[in-house]
Amino acid sequence: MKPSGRKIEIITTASLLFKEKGYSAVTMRDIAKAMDIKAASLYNHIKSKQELLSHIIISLAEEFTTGMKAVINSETSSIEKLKKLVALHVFISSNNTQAMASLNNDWMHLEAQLDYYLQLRKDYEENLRKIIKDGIKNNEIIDVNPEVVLFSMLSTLRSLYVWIPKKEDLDIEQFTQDLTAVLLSGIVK
Amino acid sequence: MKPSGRKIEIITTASLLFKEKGYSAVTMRDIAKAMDIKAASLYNHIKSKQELLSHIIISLAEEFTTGMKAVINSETSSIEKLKKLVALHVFISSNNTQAMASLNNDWMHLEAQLDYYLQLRKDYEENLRKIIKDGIKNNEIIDVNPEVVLFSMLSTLRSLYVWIPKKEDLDIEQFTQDLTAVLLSGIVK
DNA sequence: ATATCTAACTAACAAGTGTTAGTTTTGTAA
DNA sequence: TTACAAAACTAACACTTGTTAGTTAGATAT
Repeated sequence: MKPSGRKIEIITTASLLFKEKGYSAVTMRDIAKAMDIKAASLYNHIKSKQELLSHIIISLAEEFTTGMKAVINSETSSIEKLKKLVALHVFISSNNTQAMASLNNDWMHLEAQLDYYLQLRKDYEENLRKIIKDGIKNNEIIDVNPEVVLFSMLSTLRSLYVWIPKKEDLDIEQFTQDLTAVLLSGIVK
Repeated sequence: MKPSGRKIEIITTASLLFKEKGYSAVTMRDIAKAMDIKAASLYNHIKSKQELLSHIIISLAEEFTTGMKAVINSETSSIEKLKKLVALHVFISSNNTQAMASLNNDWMHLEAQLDYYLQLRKDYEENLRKIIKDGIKNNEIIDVNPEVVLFSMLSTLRSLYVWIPKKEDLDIEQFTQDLTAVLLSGIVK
């Protein structure tokens, strides 16, 4: 069920504020003030503050899950899969820079949906881990601790939302290419 | 001025809770309860909640600044400097996993010290940027957008605090080696 | 014009917030 | 044992929090 109209505006405003100060530090009055209305008016459109966080995080997490499924089902090499994942992260992150902040920093404040989120996250990591391990077996990837590769890649991909908006007029295409090169081929000449 | 005795215990407890829920979601009563005392008792030792955050973040940021200065003043190649920085981050992060969380996620809640923190952070990034640019000029590093290299390295190094404690009986020495290899030489065979 | 719907409003609530003041307990040294 | 400092306590404060109840203004449809 897609929320529509005013509700979307509230969610958008909330994401923006959540990114700047974090979920807990943002009050309903903050959100209302940013929209030039009173806090109580928000409740004509939403159920609770918690619902805002849930919607922001879960819909984004599901987008990643969908993307991962597509990558896994694509019949290509491990390296090619990793390249697709880099592109996936750049794409989603550049289109959801605010929501990505909540996904990364405020997930622990989920209540009813916390377990579901953790499951999605665990599955995502497990899938990426398998791609990396397969790559090592296939001799596509150097024989280093797969956990280190997993950690390094995910850390960078998860931070994209911070950097992308800082670079004005960023050429997404070029950026994806450069990032892929750095992540996969390293930087040493 | 190093705080001593009970104050250190409070700071330690606070870091732990700040890591789990973030600064704003942790109350003075939470901290007190974790120490089996009442919230008011905390004020025999500290000035304010804000002081806790300041101390945690600033002392850590200054540690990074000191480390960076040492690296810059060491007369070695750019690649060697990057290797030293990886080791620096692993070292500091593994010894301050809780405080690192505040440094990364709660710095925006600094008040009086916010500008000072931002300056330290900016200087640190600027120094790392220069090392990378020099490496490209020297032909030690491939000719790719230095911003991408900077972003990728820093993202990984800043996330160390999350991963290090998740791996029990982690061989720090080996981990540093593996991470350096992945970050600098890439993963493609 | 009347009714309906949407979305704003005012007012208030119970609970929780950081912090202060003043007091009592506890451990140590004289 | 007495004196003193450290560190706990109780009680309370002023303010902020998310949220509810009930009401009103403005647009649209009959």
